Parts: sequence; C-alpha cells; structure tokens
Amino acid sequence: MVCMANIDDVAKLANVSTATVSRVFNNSPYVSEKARESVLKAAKELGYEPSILARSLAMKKTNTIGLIVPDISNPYYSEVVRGIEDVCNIYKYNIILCNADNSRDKEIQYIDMLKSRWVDGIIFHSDYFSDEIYDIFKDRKIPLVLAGRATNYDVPYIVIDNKKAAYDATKYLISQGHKKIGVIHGDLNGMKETVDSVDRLYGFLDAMKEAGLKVYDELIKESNFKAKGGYIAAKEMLNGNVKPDAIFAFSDVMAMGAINAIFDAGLKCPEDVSIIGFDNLDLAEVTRPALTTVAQPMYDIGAVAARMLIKIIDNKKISEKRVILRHRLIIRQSCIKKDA
Amino acid sequence: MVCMANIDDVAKLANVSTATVSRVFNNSPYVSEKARESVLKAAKELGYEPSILARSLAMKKTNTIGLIVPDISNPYYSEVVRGIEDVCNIYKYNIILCNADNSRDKEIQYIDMLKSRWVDGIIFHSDYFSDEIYDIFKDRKIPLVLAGRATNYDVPYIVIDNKKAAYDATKYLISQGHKKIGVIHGDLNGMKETVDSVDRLYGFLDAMKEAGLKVYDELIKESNFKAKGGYIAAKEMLNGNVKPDAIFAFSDVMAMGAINAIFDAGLKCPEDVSIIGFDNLDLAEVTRPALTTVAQPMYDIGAVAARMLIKIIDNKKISEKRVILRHRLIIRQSCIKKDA
DNA sequence: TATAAAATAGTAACCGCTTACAATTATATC
DNA sequence: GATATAATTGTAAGCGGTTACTATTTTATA
Repeated sequence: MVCMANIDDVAKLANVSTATVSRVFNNSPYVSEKARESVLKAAKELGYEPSILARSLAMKKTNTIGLIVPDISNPYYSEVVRGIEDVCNIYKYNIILCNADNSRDKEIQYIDMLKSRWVDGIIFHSDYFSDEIYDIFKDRKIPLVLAGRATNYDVPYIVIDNKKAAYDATKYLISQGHKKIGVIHGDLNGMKETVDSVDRLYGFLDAMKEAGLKVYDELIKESNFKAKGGYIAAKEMLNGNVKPDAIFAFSDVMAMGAINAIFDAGLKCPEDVSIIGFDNLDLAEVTRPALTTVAQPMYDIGAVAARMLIKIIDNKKISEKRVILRHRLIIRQSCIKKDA
Repeated sequence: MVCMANIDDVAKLANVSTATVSRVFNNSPYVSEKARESVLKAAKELGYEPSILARSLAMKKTNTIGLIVPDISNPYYSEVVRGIEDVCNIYKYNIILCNADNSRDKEIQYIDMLKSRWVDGIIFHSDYFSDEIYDIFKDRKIPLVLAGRATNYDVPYIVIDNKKAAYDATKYLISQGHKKIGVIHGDLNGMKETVDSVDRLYGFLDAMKEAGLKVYDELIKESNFKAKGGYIAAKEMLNGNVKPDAIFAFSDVMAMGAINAIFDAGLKCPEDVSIIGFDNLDLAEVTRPALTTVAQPMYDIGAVAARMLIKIIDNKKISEKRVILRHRLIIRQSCIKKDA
C-alpha cells in the first residue's frame, strides 16, 4: 500500500474538522456549501480518496460478499458468477472469489477466511450442502444464500427444479418414440438427494415409469460431468447388450462426449442414437449436431442469488426464500423422431 | 457484520495484554508457553478470529489483489482467472473480481475502487492498454501486472507471441497445401498494434508473403470473437468470388461458427475447407471435426501473472518483467492435406 | 549473591474513518 | 433586540488490530 493522503490531511488543508470531511464524502446534508467546496478542493489537490478499509472497520460493513464455487473455469459457474457480479456492481458490492473444488476442507477454510474479512454475506454454490456445512455457517452467523442447491434447512436458495427438468427431458425423448433410454449421471452421493444427479435421476425414472417403459440398469451410467467421462459411459452402453436409442446426459459436456462415442462407434447422431444434454452452455448451439438440451438459467441463478443476499444484508423483507427458476427445453438437432 | 469477540475480550479472559494476544496469533517467538496456551484457550472459548480488516488497516497490507478482466463468463478468461486464483491461494492472497467488459469507464471506476480498498496490487487483462490507462495506473501507484497484453511502458506483462503464433498456424496451413487462405479476426483498433488481432494479422501476412502467396482482401474479415460472428464472416467468404480453401479464425469460438457456415453451405470441413482456430478451449477437442488450433496457455498466463505480482508486492526481485509464454499448435481434424 | 543479558509482558500510540454529543453560529419569531 | 430554533461544525471516543518502547521477570555469568 503506497501512502496517500488521509482524512486528516484534507481536514487540515481545508481548515475544517475531519468530521466535516467525512460528512462531505458521505453526502451528509448538514454541511455548508462553503465547507463542502473547500473540502472538495483540498481533496482534489491531495488526490484524496476515502479508504474503504477504514470505513468498513468503523461501520462494521464491508460492502463485500464472498463467493464460493467449485471451479470458476467451469463454464456453468463462470456464467453464474457473471450474473452475481453484474448485480453486485449495481448495488456497489464487491466480490471475493473462492474456488473450493467441492472440497469440504477448502470450503470451510474459505468460509472462515471470508468471515474474518467481515464479508457482509456469502453465496455458496457447491455440489453438496450437508449438515456439517450448515452447522459451520450457523456457527459463523454470516448471511448466506445457497445457489444451485435446495435444502430443508432454513437457508434461502435459488435452484431449478432438477427433477421436473429431467422429467420433461425424458418425456420429450419418449414423445419422440424412444424406448430404450440411457442416462449418464454424475456423483449420486449415496442417493442422498442432496445432489443434482439424484433429483434428475428420479425425474427420469418417474417419466419412464409413467410411460410404462422398462429401465435398463446397464443403461444407467455414472460419470464425472466431463466430456471424456461422457464418452466412456456412452461407449460402454453402445458396446453392451442393450443398445440405447437415446441417451440423456446430465451435462452438455458429457453429452458432447457421448456424441463423439456414437460417431466413433460408426453410428450417427441423431439418426442412430439421439442425445439430450443439460445446461445449455454456449457450446451447445455451436456444435454439430446442435445439442438438444435442458437450459438452466445460470446467469439468473447468480443474479437472483446476489439480489437476495443483498436484500438480506440490508434487512429488507424478501418475498420468498426458496426460489425455483424455470428451466427450458431447447430443441435443436441431436434428437430425432423415431418411426413407431 | 455480526458482532464477535475481539482482541480485548480475549486478552481479558486470558489475563494478558492485547499485545500478547496479537503475538500469539502472529506466531511471535517472544511469548511464553503458558501465555500462549491461555490465549489459545480463551480464543477458542470465545470463538475468536482476528479481524483481517483491522489487521490490514494497521499493517497497511490487505493480502488482496484486484483482478480486472473483460468478462469472466468467457471461457478464456475463466481459465486465466483460475490460474490466478490457485496461485493466490497458495500465497494466502484473495482476489476481488471485476468484469469491465473492455469499457474504459468501467475499468477506471474499478481501478479507483480497488485502490480505495487498498488492494496490494492489480492484475489487469483487457483488450486494450492505452496511454490513458497507463497514466491512471501510474497516478494511483498500485503494483500492476498486465496479462495477455504487451506494452512498451515499463509495466510487467505476460503474453504469448501472437504474431509468431499466427505465423506458425499459417505456415501449417500452407504446408498442407492451402493457398487461398481466409482470416477472421477481431477488432483491429485502427491497426494500432495494441491488440491481439493486429499482431496475429501481421503474423499471418508474414507467412503468406514468405510463401509467395497472394492475400485476398475479400478473405480478410472482421468479426467479434463470437460464434455467430464467425458464422457470418465465413458465410460471406463462401458466397464471395474468391473461395477460400482454408480459414484461420482468431478464436476457437469463431472457428466453430465458421465450421457451421461451411456445413450450411453444403460443404464439408475439412474436405472442402480447412479450419484452424485459436485458444484451444475445452470445446475444441469435443466438437466434430475436432478443432486444429493454436493453444494459448491460459491457466499459466494467470498463474505466472499472479506469481509475478505477488513477488513485486513482496519487493522480491523478478528475473524478467516481460514474460512470453509458449503457444502450441494442436493438430486435430479440422485441417486436411490438399493434394497439389 | 550481585549483575548483566535474555526472555516476556504491558502500555499506549497509531492505522483512517464514522458518529454521538456538545458547541457554535445563523435565522426566525415576537 | 431578546430568545427560540435550526443549521453547521468540532471534539473525541470508538472500530480491532499492530508494534515501538518500556517495564518486569528469568536465566546466565562471574
């Protein structure tokens, strides 16, 4: 930190007290025009800017929020973060970014760090939200908004209805005449229903059951939300006994991997196997075949979370602590209608 | 900010002075084992954590760096930021993230904000680095590292050799027998050579000249680094009088757009038109045809920038203020060898 | 045991700002 | 012009730490 003019310097030069200087910079009405002018003049002459740091200490308010996500280089999260940042910018908040890689240790470490930085609140986006992490937050008493995860605890959250989204996607596949439908999901965390993949899997199963279709265990594969994982999972299906006529991948990236596996098996997508993804990343409309997918409103998840957190910080009433944003089915070219 | 125990509370409970408490938490050697224990015990009992805010004020050091990028939701930048964050995490720095959208006003606003937050330094990544912005930084006297842009000013920077990279890519196309090569570039900022596209264009022109190939004006198109832009630019070329046999897009995303334009024109990539991109985003290897491209070490640009900034902040000697990281040509399936 | 040196611990000023409260000055009212 | 009221301004005590300097206690040395 290079030394710069402080409030005393300005006060001295302007021949007023520090209180007056402070008032000028906080737009207090109780300052005479004359005083205001001379303060402003002195400040300009000295290149004075109030220290947000000192102000934060004095006011016990930092106008900063902490942001814990697994990995900013994942396009899903970078879009969420962009939404958060834009809203924060409007309300004059700044964000401290933390990549926790879904590691519980890192998350806790970051939470404590953010707390000792007196952030006004935290937006937490992780694949898991457990009792443990809930207790941590409760202990620390920091305003918290959960993004992308629902919970039964009394914590505000913004999500989409993952189950319904998967249900809709599956119904769409069924409506297109597909019967043997495969799924590539992510970590199920012991089916504990605290994780996207579990919700989505239930949605899938519901739709299948409703349509009276058989669910083949061999067509339900776990993967890692990466292209390579999607590739491997799809390849295993294609080499198996039950050949899928459609595959529902729980992320666009896995869907892309699956499409490549189809090509590499000498088959065509969507002619031989239809693929539906999840997320609607930018890449979904750029690739060939353009990906039919379930769109998540990533930007809005971030934006709404930020707006909600700021309201909570400001002690404003929030109309609804549990926000469920709408998903959308985006139909492109990776699914085909099968003749009955 | 919820109230929590402060250093006085701990001192009182532990029956020592605040100085001793401070020493314990700063691992000062001059504390007896007995005092240390009782302080730690008291701190635990009260749930005390030192306030980084107060410490920063007292020490005039925040262990925070500011990060100004155009747009975190752009995968190039999110990868750079991830590199920065990882290094910062190691050295116990935190980052304040700012999306400036290449707007000069926003950039200046953010710089001033970061300064009044006493960040220890700033990593600045923008498409442009002008006299104006240089002066701003100089005025503010904040340690600065430039990422992704070179400059003649005395400012440390991390870049790749854009000119050489484009030269290499072009040479590769030429070596594959391509002659009528098109280019889709970004903003040229009046050919002022402060912008990636200009450097790359020169590299392209050098290679063409060296090979004695004709450069067709109609095959040099400006676009916006987006898929749609790449699509439009490629479409114009394909509809023009001079048909390109290869196109060099200055970003992977534009390259993908161009590939789609080729398909939509009833042509094939790479059989009819080869495409080479720039960046090597994750998407490049996921799409079909997998994209041949110039790889930028995004993560390393961020990581090296962060490491350099932290060294500067710590007044350590840095061996080289101008770092040029290596690019790599990644050969995949979007370019074909033409028979002579 | 006296004394010097080393190890601990405490006091209080300071970092730069906000703000309650008191003090002063200007304006309005009679 | 005296007095009440409103508008300004200043004083000084925080906010929660660090640290130079001083004071005290221990330990080492003669």
